[in-house]
Amino acid sequence: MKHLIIITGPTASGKTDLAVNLAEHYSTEIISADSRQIFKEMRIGTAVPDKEVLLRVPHYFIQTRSVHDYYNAFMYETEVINLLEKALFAKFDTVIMCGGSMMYVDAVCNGIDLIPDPDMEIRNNLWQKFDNEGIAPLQEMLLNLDPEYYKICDLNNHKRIIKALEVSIQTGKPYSTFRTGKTKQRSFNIIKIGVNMPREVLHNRINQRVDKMIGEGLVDEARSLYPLKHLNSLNTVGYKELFDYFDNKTDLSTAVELIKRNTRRYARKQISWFNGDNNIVWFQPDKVDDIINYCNCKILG
RNA sequence: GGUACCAUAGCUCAGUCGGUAGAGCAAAGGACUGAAAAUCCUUGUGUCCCUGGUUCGAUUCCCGGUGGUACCA
Repeated sequence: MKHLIIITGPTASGKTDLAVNLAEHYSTEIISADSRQIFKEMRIGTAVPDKEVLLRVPHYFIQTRSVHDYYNAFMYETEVINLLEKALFAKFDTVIMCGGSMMYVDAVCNGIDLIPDPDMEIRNNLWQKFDNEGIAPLQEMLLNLDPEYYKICDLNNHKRIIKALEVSIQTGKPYSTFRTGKTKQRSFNIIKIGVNMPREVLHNRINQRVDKMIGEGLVDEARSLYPLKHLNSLNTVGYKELFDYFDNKTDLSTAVELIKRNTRRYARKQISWFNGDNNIVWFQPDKVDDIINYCNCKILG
């Protein structure tokens, strides 16, 4: 039996260090589950592990894509499963996954339904309609094209509606017919470790990390990406606030405060997601021995 | 030292012609199946600075105190 140990938790909770410790303990490698560290142009603002760390333990899915590339959770799921089954589990009995992108972790653990890749023309048309006419016409379209999904959809959430319309229009079949709700069975055992700490401590760590990023040159990194600010990959905490600064909408110190605030909010949303996952067993990040003991118990059955 | 103004939610403030109060921000909770660090939803009880007075009733009016701000000395 092969094992995937997943280290997850809110941003700035110390996942990276823990994952490296575990990887060295099990003499294995790390798969990153981070939807933004995957972009090579966004090193500082996404807190990519230091070069020295990356040399110590091989990492996958870090800085492998460009911000120009389209990427999504299904592609991640496919690539990770492929990597595990074709390569990593051939060499290792245990592999570490580390990251806080909830949907990416979920895609690997449970799988997501097969739907076609988006048709960008259809998507752009829907967005244009939303920008010009608001959400009401989209809601009406959804009611016509997929009344089943209309019943359960968050009708205030334009992104969800547009996604459903996009698929329905492109395939000629209601989006809801693609939603099986089924969980995929994996060929490996999953051990999910959550890392967390008291909220106040986490907030201090977040604030300190943002200051550190600024010290490392986040402003310059963001400035070099400013011409690309329309890209989805750059709709990211740490960058969008600085883009507002470059646009003279705020001053620098306000932008930095907003990065801290938005990072705190991001952490809260992550925690909210994790709270719904009963498979996560929680630890303080420095309790490495406890975590290894727990993993060994699970691995040995 | 004198005069004026202010003191209400974590912060900035509104308001109550006297019947114990509400916005913005912060914060908290939640949802989540291909752009997810995205996107969306929900949540406001607080000695209304303190003591006394008037009153059936004071956060609101009055006296005094304390703290702050401005101006005058």
